[in-house]
Amino acid sequence: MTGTGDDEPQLELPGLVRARDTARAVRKQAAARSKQAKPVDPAPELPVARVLVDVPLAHLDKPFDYLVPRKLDADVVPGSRVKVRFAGQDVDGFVVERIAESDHPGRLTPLRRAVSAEPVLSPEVARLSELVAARYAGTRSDVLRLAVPPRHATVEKQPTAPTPDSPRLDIEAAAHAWQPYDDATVRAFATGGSPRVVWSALPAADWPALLAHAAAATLASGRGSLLCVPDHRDVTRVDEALTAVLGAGHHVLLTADAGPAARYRAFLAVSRGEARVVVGTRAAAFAPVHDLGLVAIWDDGDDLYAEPRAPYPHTREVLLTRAHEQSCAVLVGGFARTVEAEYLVRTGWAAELSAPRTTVRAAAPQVAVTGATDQELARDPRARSARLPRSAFEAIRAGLEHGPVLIQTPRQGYLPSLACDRCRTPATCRACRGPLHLPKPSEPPECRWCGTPEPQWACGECGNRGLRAPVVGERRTAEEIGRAFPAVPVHSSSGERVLARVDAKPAVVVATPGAEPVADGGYACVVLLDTWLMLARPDLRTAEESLRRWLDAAALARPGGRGGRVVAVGDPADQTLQALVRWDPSGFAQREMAERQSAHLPPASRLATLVGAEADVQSAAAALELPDGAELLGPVPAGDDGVRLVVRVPRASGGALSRALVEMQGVRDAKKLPAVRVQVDPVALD
DNA sequence: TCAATCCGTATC
DNA sequence: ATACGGATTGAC
Repeated sequence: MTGTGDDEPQLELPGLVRARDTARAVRKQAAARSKQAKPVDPAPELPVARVLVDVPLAHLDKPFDYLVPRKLDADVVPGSRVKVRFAGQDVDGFVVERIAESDHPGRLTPLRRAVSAEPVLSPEVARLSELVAARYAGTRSDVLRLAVPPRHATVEKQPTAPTPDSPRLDIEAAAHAWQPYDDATVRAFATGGSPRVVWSALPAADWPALLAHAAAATLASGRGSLLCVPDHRDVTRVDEALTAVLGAGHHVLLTADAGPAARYRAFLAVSRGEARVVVGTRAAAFAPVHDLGLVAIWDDGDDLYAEPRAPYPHTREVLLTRAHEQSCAVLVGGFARTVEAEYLVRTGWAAELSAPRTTVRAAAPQVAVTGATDQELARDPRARSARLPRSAFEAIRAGLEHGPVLIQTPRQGYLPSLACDRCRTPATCRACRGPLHLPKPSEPPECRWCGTPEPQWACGECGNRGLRAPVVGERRTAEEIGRAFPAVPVHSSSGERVLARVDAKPAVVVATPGAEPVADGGYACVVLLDTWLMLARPDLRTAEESLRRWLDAAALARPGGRGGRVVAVGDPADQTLQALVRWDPSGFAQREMAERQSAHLPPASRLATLVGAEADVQSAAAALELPDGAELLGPVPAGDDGVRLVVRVPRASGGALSRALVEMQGVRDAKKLPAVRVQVDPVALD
């Protein structure tokens, strides 16, 4: 009974007791009671559980020991979810280990609850989370949120799926599919080898089928595979290819947009070892595939691989970390080549897997660059309204006689807001090279980044003083092309409405980069519009990214021998467009790599950004124990977030930089200082 | 001299 | 978030 302890509140005048005081008193009593609680009966064997608690504070990112009550003994297995009392709160945690004795000097608190006995955090993924957190200067709890999907109790209780018939494992079919490159690699997968390759896919290659064959070969050696692709459409394509190669039911899809139940069901199938082949988007990089033999990533330059949640890990880096740790095979593939992939080749960490030059030439479409000169536009007013030079217009018309034509047009958001109305050079700020825009129609243009007004703007290229907003947008382009070719259907694919594929009938398909549908039998013609605008994007990797988008679109064309043509509207002298014409992603990546090296940019150097209020960023930077050779750039205004400071170190000091950042974050978290957002190797700097 | 309060630190 | 320990303050 509580009668004797309750008399105090009744003696107080009700109005004099503040609610907060009462609540505090109640909590104190509860705390006192829990302290006196009789000691729990511990599990007879290994009575201590090491638990990673779900607290996003850097200085608490280590396992804490709890006593396992005898009642929970069976459920508290390594990798299982538990609830624990931590610093006066109930928090979630993962058991990483059961041990006999703790080295904690104080008394251990008992586990509060075992959520379930399902070991959702495998030792490999626990280790991976630790390495990824260290690499990105984040916490394990943040990484674990990305790695382990939320539990769905109903799904967890459902019986496991019946194992289907044995998968088809046709190594000769796999070797044949990979023959144009070098079938030794795929044969090595099949015999338990772990080659690491950077694979340049041939133009028009059926890459989903090649990934499926690679997974089949790996499965033949008794090992599982993890295939990461940029988006859901690609998951669907690889899904179909895997079904065709292995038969149904031998692989699962892991995508974030599948819904909680489906996502957890697929995760459990992997975690329980029922599914050995996984295809998915960036969330799948952490999938606990049993006996992992191969990690693969397709088109690793796609910005969808940059995780938007802390600590912002990149899918490629997660997979490479995993491959390094688990000694499995690696396939980094694409039509384009990122400088990061090139770096793997240059350092000898991975081998290059490409087809001979003659095979590339035979598979590639015929590529031409055509500039929309003023004379040309003056001769042909229709071309002006459609931003199409005569030759591009003719290529479309010719292509439409043989099949579908793809027109790639940059997305609105990727474009500078204003450009010279004579030579189309984007208008940039003299102070910081940011893009100019018109804040209000009546006011002079100003910089979108630093706000400097430019009332006296003159084009840096041609001296012209007229500005215009570029006519862009895929919807608008579709209308224009539709008027020019009234006899053929015009499809549009972008943003919310993305088409997966189109048939072989003549049609115009207008798409934004990354949203291009696959055409049955390939496009007769692919037109790349506004290449100068894409190249004008203010970004670290503008040229690399532009070439990637053009190669990805151009790879959907038929080979030149079957009439496939690509027309890029732009400056024929441009280096990036020339790499497209030569279909030379690796040569381009080599030059990019050299430039990054001399400019001290990733991957030759490692960068980190600190974003927050100016005073906080300054104090955080001052607290950093930076390795030798570190440089601080900035701070510069970073929009509503405050300021951004860039820290740059030689690549060899990357580990030291991450450790310094972790240490600094730990001290700041412990002192409850305002948060400073830390990003290691951000994909973009704005 | 002791209790009430503040502040920094650990959180198992 | 909360709880604890040690330092600091203030009333007797």
